[in-house]
Amino acid sequence: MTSNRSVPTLYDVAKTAGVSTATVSRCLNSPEQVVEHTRKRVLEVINQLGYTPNFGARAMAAKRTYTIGAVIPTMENAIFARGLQAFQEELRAGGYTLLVSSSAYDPQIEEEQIKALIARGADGLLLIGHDRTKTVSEFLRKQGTPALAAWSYEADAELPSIGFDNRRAMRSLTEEVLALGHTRIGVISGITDGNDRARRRVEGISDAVTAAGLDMAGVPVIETPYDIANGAEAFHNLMQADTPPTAVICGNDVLAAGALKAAGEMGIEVPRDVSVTGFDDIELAGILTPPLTTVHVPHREMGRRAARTLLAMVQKGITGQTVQLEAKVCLRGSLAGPKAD
Amino acid sequence: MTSNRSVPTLYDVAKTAGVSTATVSRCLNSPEQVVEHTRKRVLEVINQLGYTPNFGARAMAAKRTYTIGAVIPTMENAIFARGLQAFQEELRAGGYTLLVSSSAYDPQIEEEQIKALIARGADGLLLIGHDRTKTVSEFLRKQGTPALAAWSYEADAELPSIGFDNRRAMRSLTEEVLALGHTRIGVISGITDGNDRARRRVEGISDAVTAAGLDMAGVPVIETPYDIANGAEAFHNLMQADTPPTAVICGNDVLAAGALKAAGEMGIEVPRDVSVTGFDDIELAGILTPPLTTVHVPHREMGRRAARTLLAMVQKGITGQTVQLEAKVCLRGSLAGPKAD
DNA sequence: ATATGAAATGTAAGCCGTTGCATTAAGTTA
DNA sequence: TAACTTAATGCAACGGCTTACATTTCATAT
Repeated sequence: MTSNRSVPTLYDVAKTAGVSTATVSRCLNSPEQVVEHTRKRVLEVINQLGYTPNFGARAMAAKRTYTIGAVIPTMENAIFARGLQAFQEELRAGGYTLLVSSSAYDPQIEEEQIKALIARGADGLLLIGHDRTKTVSEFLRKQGTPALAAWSYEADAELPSIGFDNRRAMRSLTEEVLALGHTRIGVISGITDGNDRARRRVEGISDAVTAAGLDMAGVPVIETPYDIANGAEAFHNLMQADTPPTAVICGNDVLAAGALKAAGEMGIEVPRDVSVTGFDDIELAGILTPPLTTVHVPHREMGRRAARTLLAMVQKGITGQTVQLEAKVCLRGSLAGPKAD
Repeated sequence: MTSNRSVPTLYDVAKTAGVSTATVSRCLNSPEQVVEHTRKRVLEVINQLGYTPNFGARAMAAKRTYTIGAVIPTMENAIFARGLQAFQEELRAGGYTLLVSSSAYDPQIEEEQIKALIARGADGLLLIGHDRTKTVSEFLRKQGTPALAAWSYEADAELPSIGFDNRRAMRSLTEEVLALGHTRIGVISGITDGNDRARRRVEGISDAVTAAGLDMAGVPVIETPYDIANGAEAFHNLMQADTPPTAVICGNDVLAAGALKAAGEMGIEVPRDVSVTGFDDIELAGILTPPLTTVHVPHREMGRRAARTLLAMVQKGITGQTVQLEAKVCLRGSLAGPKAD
């Protein structure tokens, strides 16, 4: 059954090395069980033949793949990039491979991707946030694949999570804005449907606004997909109002970058004419002009801890502990008091 | 962890529906071969049981996975994000799933990731650029997995590629710079070792400089990993020289962003005191202050075409055609003539 | 009805590893 | 050296799916 033209199999290696397939398998998976002299010979043959284990077969036989999957809403902007990088580094240190796919913020696609990853044998899954359909949760439970939610802390959600309290963080930021005397606020939010982070952030704004004795009904909120161009457009619209806001709070840094861009184009000076804030503190935030006031998210720490937690879940079968990290307001040049008129 | 109720298999579905496993399999893979009435019943059972095909088994039996893998140098900055997004969209339209992993610009890790992806049954591979070891090329050939290189056009490279001529594009940009009268140029490049894009770009600069009758030996070139902070540091170093450059050409937009940032901190005004250019035209480039002169890369088109080409290679077994796309100089505010002194 | 070809379905042989258990070789002790 | 322990290796079942080939069913023509 040796084929000379196709990819070599365990069997080929075994035959060439004059041992059984079991021994070859052991050389690869638990080398300490094989005596040095045999092992050496087998490894030589493996090299010589350029053998690589067939993953499908291995996954099927061993029921584990040393693969962790992550489904993130987007790769387009850097929101998840840094955290994911740290996540991957940590996984790699633990001997695991990370496979990423993106859902374009579409729950339908997210579901597909989750299934694709599980079908491909992912031992564990990293997901973003908590908003997903019953079907998906059901599916995950049924498959018994450990999953962890990140970028969002939620005490009693379906999945254990590691993240920060988006609502509280945004509330703090908004309080800073209000403390400076702003009373006319505008909000540019990401699409909240199916995105608990975006929703919580708006709630946080609402909390602070209401607590300050203002009426949230008077605060214009524009929802738009996370994208610089959309942020710009929304900002433009907000500033067309008869009494435009003196502070524009954006759901994340990307939208805020768009707002700053639009401001530049409209000849509106930030923060003199209007203040702008973001959320996430991606690298971009620090190099914008003016530098963006935002909420700093501990991306790398979150990624690292997510990896550790998920690995523990996968390897020891323990239930993941939900962990809350601190996200701190980060004041920079884009926020100032309202213009005295 | 282990769940008491185990995942249903083809066999379970077959039994419940009262047909053979072959029929169930056909319902999934070639439904037209199954009579409507049977198909309907089977699909119902599938739903009811929540059956999902086991991927490993399927891959093993069918020798294809409808999965395309991509190994990119980094997810941290947006260089590959947009192109990859388009790539994924196109694949999805063709019924394929994209799995991405990142090598952190480390050839060692890249090799690992390529192997991981192939082992996991990827039907085809998207790689970035052409620099890789014999081992890897050998491995790819042996496995017979179609692979395509992107972000770099190279006529007679090992792999077919779809991309642009980094050298020529950078030469054009440099010519623009020189045409404005700059004679003191500084270069901030990415690490060229193992990165043909970075290397070609430096060559392009060299071409233009030499053609203009200047001596490349007099042009300081700093190599540093792609990262804003590194760009800033390099810029800082360049400007410390006795006769600092009047134009700093950066190997990509991320480095250029760092340069602009450093300039701001050093009180150097761009472009009055010094011009700065980038490469890639990532979204960031347009919102920096001043907007960055750069080379526009047709990210989305590249991604889309890469997908089409790779799919053709995978499905029809044809050899991929190398395609060159146009990357055009994109003049913006960060470039001007040298200060008259 | 009956023959006939096409359509639908079933049977079972792989695909390539892992691993529990059996067997053999090596090492130790009295 | 025999008896016994332990280490090293082999045997073969198993995992879930696809698909070539065999068989049955059905519709149509005679």
